[in-house]
Amino acid sequence: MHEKERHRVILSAVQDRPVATVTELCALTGASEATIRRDIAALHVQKKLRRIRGGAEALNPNQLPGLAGRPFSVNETLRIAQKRAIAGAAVALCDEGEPIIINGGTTTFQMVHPLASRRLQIFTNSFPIAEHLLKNSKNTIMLSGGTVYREQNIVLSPFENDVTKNFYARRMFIGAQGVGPLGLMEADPLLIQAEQKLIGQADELVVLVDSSKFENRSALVLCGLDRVDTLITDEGIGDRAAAMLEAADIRVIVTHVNASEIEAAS
Amino acid sequence: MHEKERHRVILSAVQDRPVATVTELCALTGASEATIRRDIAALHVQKKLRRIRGGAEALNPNQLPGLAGRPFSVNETLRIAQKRAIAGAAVALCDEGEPIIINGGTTTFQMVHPLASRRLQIFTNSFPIAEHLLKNSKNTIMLSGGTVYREQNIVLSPFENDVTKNFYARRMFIGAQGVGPLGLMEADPLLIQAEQKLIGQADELVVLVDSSKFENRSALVLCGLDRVDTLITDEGIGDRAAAMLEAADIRVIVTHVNASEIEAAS
DNA sequence: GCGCGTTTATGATTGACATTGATTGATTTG
DNA sequence: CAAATCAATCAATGTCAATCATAAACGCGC
Repeated sequence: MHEKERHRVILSAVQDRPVATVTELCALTGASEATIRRDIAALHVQKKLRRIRGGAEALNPNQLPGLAGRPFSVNETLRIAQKRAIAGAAVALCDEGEPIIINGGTTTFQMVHPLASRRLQIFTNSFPIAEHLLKNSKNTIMLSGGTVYREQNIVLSPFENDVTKNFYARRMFIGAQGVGPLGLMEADPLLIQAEQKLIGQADELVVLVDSSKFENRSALVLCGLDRVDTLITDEGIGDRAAAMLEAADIRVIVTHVNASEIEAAS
Repeated sequence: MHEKERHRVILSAVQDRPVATVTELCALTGASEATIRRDIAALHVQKKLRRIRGGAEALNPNQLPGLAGRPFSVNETLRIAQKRAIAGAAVALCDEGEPIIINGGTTTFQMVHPLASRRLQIFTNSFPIAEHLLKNSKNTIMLSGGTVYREQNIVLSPFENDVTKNFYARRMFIGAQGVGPLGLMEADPLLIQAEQKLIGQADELVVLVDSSKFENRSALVLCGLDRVDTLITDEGIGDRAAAMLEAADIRVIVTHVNASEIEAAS
């Protein structure tokens, strides 16, 4: 077996298991311990894996405290105050007992706090949202079925026939990576897939985006602005963006954050 | 078992119940007390858990009562040692990478600890099992969709067409309230409904019951003994029960628990 | 293509070092 | 006080890095 091939095998083994021991890799590749160690050392400097005593472990951010403790990987602490205000306004739209859909995302996750004191019927595809609401509220929780994707923190089924199609709600709440004339945009194809499953299952589509999202552009368009009924954002929204939304006949709710709240969030 | 692997299992056990004793962790990892103490000390300085006399406890001031802190309402501390041994034997049946189904329940929940160092494809209808494995393992997790029932801790859809029907596994693991000549019995109609959805989605049906369950009778029969392929129980099983199982041509696995482990679990 | 020296990859060996498990005695708990 | 738990120690084992020997791959002139 050649070097490249061993490296491939080693990386694959490390991706699979949490840890791969030297002996284990010897058996897998047929090579000697010395060779495996050299390979691990090489892959370590290439930053393809982490070298540990006894073997190697995966380097990827897929590590243990990946879920729930800090529900989403990046950009979680960014613009928390805005997101919180926006999420609060979103929850304020809902009446008690109403069925709603919440799509996964960092902005929509903020809805869990104002939702803690409510009693709604909530359908979501976000594992952290479901988890938090189950523990901290008395809302009725419904979850979509399928594989739990750790990175995106959503539950998604590759099949057409899932519970999603059996739930219909008054409102659906959704975040977005960017908002432009073409509509709502996302970066991750998996998120697009999850969102498209849910869209159309509610009377009213409510979009939650902080004002920075009007500058963002992403590769994938989720849906046009004509599908959006209501958009909640913060006061940083520019005139051009406001005009664009007005032209699309979207109800815009602008929230206000005062300095102390920004302080509190950081 | 290697250091990282032990750490994973230890963290998993600590998450489960707020406190895990040294002896308990020894049984779980197969390592000596000295090693476990060293591990706990290491994880303590890493701030992954808090070291306390007799063992370790979870770092986060844990949760509301109701979910996750103490995943199931009653009878959780009862016969823990037996359940743990039974669950360990169940996991030992599985090969790496294999698809399996785990039905919710207190006995099957114990499988999460030995599963912490494995990498399988796991389909479950139990929210706590999914949650725990997501946080403490690298297994692929698939969850059934539907309403999350807090009391039973399961996710159940009232509809026929859900992801459940798209998952097929080598083995399905299931607990039961009682086992008698009529078959497996449960007390809760909701659990029956959930289990019947899953049954038939696997080649081999493996039943996990501690020996006290042979005395129990419940109102609802889930399925006959002829559907059961394998049954794992503890050494308390009586002759009559053993004969009954043999007559039904069921492979019986009997686990053994020593005194110290019972001590540790209580 | 062939011969020949060089480079490179590999496997084995060795001594240094780290981890582990058992033992012992000290400390804490009830 | 008795039992449990802990810390310290040491021997055994496992793991590592360095070294050297072997063998395949390569380059190059002929």
